[in-house]
Amino acid sequence: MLTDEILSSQAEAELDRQLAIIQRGAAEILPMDALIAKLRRSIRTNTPLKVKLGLDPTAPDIHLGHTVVFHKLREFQQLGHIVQLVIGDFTARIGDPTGKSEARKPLSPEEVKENAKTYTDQLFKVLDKEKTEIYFNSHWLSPLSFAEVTELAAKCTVARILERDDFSKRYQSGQAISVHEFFYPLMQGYDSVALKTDIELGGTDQTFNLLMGRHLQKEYGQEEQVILTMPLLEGLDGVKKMSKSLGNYIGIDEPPNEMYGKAMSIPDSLMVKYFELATDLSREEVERLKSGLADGSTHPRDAKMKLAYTLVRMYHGEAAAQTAEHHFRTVFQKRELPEEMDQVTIQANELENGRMGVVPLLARLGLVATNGEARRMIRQGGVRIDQEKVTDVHVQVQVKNGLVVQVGRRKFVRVRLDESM
RNA sequence: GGAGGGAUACCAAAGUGGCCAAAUGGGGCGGACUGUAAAUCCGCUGGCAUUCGCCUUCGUAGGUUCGAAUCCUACUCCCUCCA
Repeated sequence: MLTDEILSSQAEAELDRQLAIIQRGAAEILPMDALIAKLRRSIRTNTPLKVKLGLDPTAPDIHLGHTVVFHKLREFQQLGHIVQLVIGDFTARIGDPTGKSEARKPLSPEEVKENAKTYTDQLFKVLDKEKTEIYFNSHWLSPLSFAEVTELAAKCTVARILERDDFSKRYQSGQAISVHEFFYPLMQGYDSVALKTDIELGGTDQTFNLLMGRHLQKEYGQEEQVILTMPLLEGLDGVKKMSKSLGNYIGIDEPPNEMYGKAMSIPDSLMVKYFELATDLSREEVERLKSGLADGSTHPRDAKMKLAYTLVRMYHGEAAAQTAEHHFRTVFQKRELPEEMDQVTIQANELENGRMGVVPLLARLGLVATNGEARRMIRQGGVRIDQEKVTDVHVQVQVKNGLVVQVGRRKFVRVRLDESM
């Protein structure tokens, strides 16, 4: 089907250029020669390749882990190719077999739309809108009849499905697998058939599903897609993959200070990976940082601050990045008070002779969840009022306007005293 | 349809009549240190009162007992094997 074509030397140079960019950072490309053939044809006929990515609309908040793949998509766009975003509104109804998550509640069409909107809004912070096509897979999946589904299912054996890591592990460890979960990869693969996809991207955990797309395309008499997987980005804990449910993520919609701080909390060992996979820095810049870290000429802290800065800049702009960096220096390095902090208003009549016990005060300001926690924080030396450490649980605090109450290193509140009552 | 195993705090996992608000690990939080919210170390981690104490919690609902996470009954959910 795909034959080697003879290209002009100019076109060959273009091929090499594209290949180099595409391969950079990728975990796996299967099969390589098919990619070369597709690219070659694309260049010769001046036809962009269709590069697909499937999205799950149940969790509309994008985090840095997702962006790894987006950056790669962006590169494809820069090379002139077209991105097919498939919103898995139908697959979402079935539920993702990747977790042992309980059956999902079906999303209403409105919710799906809503989520998809949020999703794409965030996405276009990275992707080029002009070169992106958006699809909903219910479009072709929901009209399928049982007969057609049966035909689809017949194209794949159980043994093949059970090869999938996830399934085989669960099967062996005696965890439940429902029959419908087998359909998940089939549906995702069918998306590629419906869209005649050339290349499908995903994280390495998606390898099986991506390969299914190849398999099905062949079964349906189409040219098979090439699959390209990207490494999974570990989360803040440095071990498990970044995910919302694990809470170890940096969301791209997070406020600048949060984002900066979270970036600073990743283990040093992960810095380079973050630079490579999650930032828009050039390869040369990353290399420079890398060697700087290796020979000790770059301080790990400074490198990490650069990382934090870059991330905030990418999603919030230069000004926000500067502010966040300043905030970080002030609060965490100098241990001074931040310029801006939350304000809580207290009515004068809540006080007795203008005073209030520390414990109820902390609770009232929302700095702790319970009185017990307040006492604990005080005992552990984590409470400061106007910079002064509080050591006695029984202290009555003279509450005045502008009083700054701090719990731990990161929680600050400024009191506003309302004396009108 | 039959046989068996299980459900414990945010998660994982001990506990099988009083010494259990419940071991341990992870997570989270606080502190020390530092180069950062890295690493390391120490501590805390149901609620109320902090003084003895009181209240709620071990799938759900009842029961036995002076006393139950632990025993009994019913129910719900999950898993395994056999047919």
